[in-house]
Amino acid sequence: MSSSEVKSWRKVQEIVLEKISARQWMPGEFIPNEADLALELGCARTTVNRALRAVAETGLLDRRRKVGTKVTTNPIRKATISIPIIRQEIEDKNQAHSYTLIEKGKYFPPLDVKAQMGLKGNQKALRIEAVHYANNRPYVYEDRWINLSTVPKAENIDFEIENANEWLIQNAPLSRGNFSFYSINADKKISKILGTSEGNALLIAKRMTWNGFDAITSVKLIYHFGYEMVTAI
Amino acid sequence: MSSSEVKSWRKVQEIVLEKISARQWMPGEFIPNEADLALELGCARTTVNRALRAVAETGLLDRRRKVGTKVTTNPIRKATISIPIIRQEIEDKNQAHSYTLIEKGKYFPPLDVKAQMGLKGNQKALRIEAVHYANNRPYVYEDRWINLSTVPKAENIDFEIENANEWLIQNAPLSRGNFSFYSINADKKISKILGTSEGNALLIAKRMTWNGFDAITSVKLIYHFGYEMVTAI
DNA sequence: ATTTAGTATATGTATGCACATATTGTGTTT
DNA sequence: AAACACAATATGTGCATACATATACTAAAT
Repeated sequence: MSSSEVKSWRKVQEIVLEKISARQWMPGEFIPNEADLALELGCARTTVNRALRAVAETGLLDRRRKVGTKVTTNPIRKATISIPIIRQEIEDKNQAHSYTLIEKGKYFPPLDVKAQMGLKGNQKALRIEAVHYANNRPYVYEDRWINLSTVPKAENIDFEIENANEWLIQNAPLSRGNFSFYSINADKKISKILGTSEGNALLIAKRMTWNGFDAITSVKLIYHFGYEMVTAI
Repeated sequence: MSSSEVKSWRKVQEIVLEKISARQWMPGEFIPNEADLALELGCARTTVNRALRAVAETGLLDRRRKVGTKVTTNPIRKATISIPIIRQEIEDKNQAHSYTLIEKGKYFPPLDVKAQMGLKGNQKALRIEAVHYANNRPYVYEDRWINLSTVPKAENIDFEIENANEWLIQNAPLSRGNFSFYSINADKKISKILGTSEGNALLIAKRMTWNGFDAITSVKLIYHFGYEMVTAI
């Protein structure tokens, strides 16, 4: 069938996706092992391995040593959402980006931030509040806490000129993090900042990032009314 | 330096990440080519290739044939958000899942859904409205359109018993999709369904899935007030 | 019956080699 | 000067082979 002159791992991947999609390999079912597939498709096991690994990365296959490879039962598992630099996101929509710093100073962060950063009682953190605009209309409000014991340099940066979002990406080394989305009703302060009515439903993306075990920053991005965050599966 | 007895591509990856993180290789700068790196690290080029590919996949390196590999100037953070089956998500929190079908019938879908599904003027689609409960408290309202030309079987399924979310995952092959998040204020109908007050800010996850070029389903999940969707980067 | 040890097996990885492919740069022809 | 051909180069890929590693299964020891 599908064995006619295969060569690239992409072709193998295509065949595999096809078999899954056509339900020739049903969810939960084990697929043939690499060696057999290689034989059937007329290529090296390495090639099959490469293809299966790629498919597994998308979440459509589940692979375990000695056990085998099976089709994932609930396939729509992973959506990769990319978090661009805010300025870039705005410019990609062909809109002009501008930025205003509302507040920069050292304060005691709220308890949840403090706990996540592992700060002691007497330690302050750097608070940044800013707004990004697209074509001079409020786009997103940035409410950020920076851990000064991890990124001490941040204290002396002029965040009027350079926005914290980009500065951190450029200057704080890579990290792991977590991410969450939720929704709030605009209060008086936020509605004023974002130029919307009080009570309007706003999307929030909250992010916390670490470098190893060192917390770097915790940021809450509150988007303008009507904003939709789009991503592809 | 780092050349002491390297063997696995993971080790190479680690070294590479370290060099980027330590800004030994600056953003925008070309890094040594694979062959040189292999020599320096004492391993095969294949191994270096594997490592660099992996790093490039995270967005930290930019690779082009003949040109070379450079450190990305504006790394885009990628968050992988996993979309579990609703019942599973609830049960994972050790809560009891229950489910009520509100509506099932053939209707003309709204224009955006119609366009996305590529339906003609006289074609109806299957509308499913349902609510999922966690410990008998409303968890999420499911507002779904199913493309009957792609999944004709859906019409005869008893969605009182089997919930559409799971049935589709099990029975409709799919290949791609997109995803978006936004926020709305609860209207009269939704607030009643989700047992919350009118006007409250609710998180919506909207999803559209295709198999090849055939649209399968479009679904809007409106979560209960206070819901937070968590994911890891 | 329970623990332990051993073995078989499917995937994971490393390597050397060869060739493919994209892209830049160079040089030659018009 | 413009067009074209060609070589040089870095990454991309395929393959055969060998060994590593996780883990299910089985048999032996307690």
